[in-house]
Amino acid sequence: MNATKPLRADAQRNREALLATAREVLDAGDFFDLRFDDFARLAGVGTGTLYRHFPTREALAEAVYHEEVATLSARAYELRATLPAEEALAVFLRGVVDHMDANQGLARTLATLMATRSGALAEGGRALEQAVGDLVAGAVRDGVVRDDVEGGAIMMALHGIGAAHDHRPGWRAEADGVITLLLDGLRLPPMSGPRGDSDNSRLR
Amino acid sequence: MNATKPLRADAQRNREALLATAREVLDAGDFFDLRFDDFARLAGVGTGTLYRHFPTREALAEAVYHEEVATLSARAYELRATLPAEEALAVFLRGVVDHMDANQGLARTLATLMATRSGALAEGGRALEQAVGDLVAGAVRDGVVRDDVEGGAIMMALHGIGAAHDHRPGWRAEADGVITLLLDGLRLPPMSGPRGDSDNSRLR
DNA sequence: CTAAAACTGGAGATCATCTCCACTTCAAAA
DNA sequence: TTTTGAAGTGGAGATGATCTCCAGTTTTAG
Repeated sequence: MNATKPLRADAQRNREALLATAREVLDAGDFFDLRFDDFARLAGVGTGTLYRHFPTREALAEAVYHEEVATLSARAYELRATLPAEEALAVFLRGVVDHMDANQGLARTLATLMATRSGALAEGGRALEQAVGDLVAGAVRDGVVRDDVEGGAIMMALHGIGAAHDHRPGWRAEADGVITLLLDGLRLPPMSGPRGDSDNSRLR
Repeated sequence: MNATKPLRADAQRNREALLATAREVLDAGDFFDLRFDDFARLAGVGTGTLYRHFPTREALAEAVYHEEVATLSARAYELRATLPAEEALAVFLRGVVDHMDANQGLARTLATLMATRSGALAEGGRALEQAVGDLVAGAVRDGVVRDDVEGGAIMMALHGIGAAHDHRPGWRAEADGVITLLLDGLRLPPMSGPRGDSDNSRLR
């Protein structure tokens, strides 16, 4: 997958140290308050090394986030194989919320990556989005879910949930509420007729 | 409402100039790339003045955002008085998306304020949330909308939409998708039985 | 008109970010 | 094992943005 670089032994060791420290600091919630240079010292490497491995703070966050996302994506495919499509989607989404709740880092990282104007979350985000997309596609194929929404819509909502994480007292309940709305909105009741979309003419 | 300060004549004038410039730069999309000091010069005031009025970049963004939000909230109450509750909510939410689409500034500001760890969006955010809450409450009272979701859930989703604004090519379609899911998820079909909530036991 | 209070503005202190390069370590070839 | 050069290291210091401080100016009350 990342056979792009052989990477020397000491380099690998340093990279690992950096990642380990990053994860630690991220979970402690100090990630965005810590000077980037001090961060290098904390991991026991020089600033130059830090910057070579991770050019920006966001790159570092993304690297950690990548692992999280891999775990999450793996779970998605596992669920997809085990449960009926609609239930798999439901369990997965609620699982993401659980994960954010248990592990502050992920939520906060998601939020920051989202707010960053560079497309920093490219790789990791792509993977998660693909997992969600596949789950939705499966449910659509089973005919239990509408086919006129994009997986991206769900991603947006997830990002919103992550971004709100440490700003709202009732976060958990509200997050669950969003998921409930999404799932119920997604469910396809056997009603036909016009979808009532794109009638914004009245506005503006 | 803000009778907290009489505020001297020249101070008022400077504050206004700052706000006007901020709005301009914000709409141009350069807000977060511009040096804060240069920003003061651009508005024709000294840095000291800038910092006295708005201690941080976020405070300035929040002040502008405040006006936006006031407009939006006003529309909410107008709709509330004109249309049946459920339709008012629908039109309002789609209107917010329209507004974000037309006016880049709002979306980006929302995103950043959200990511900021200080509760910077306190005032403005509160107002918007209240407007949404009232619309939902009205619809619930009319019996056309479920009563087990908090308005906060919708706020979270809106923030997600705003945060994603200039990162996604298909933003508009996806944003509309989120709104559609929310509205359909909100609609109360006359079905009873267990709500199927909080069965996360299978996870972890 | 006078004086106290409120406000201004920009020079410069402060501090995080990031570059640069002389030195060290690694691992492949002999 | 020794040699060799490619890969990697680390930290001193340049850079540049942020924010403070206060002497001077403007406003308003008396």
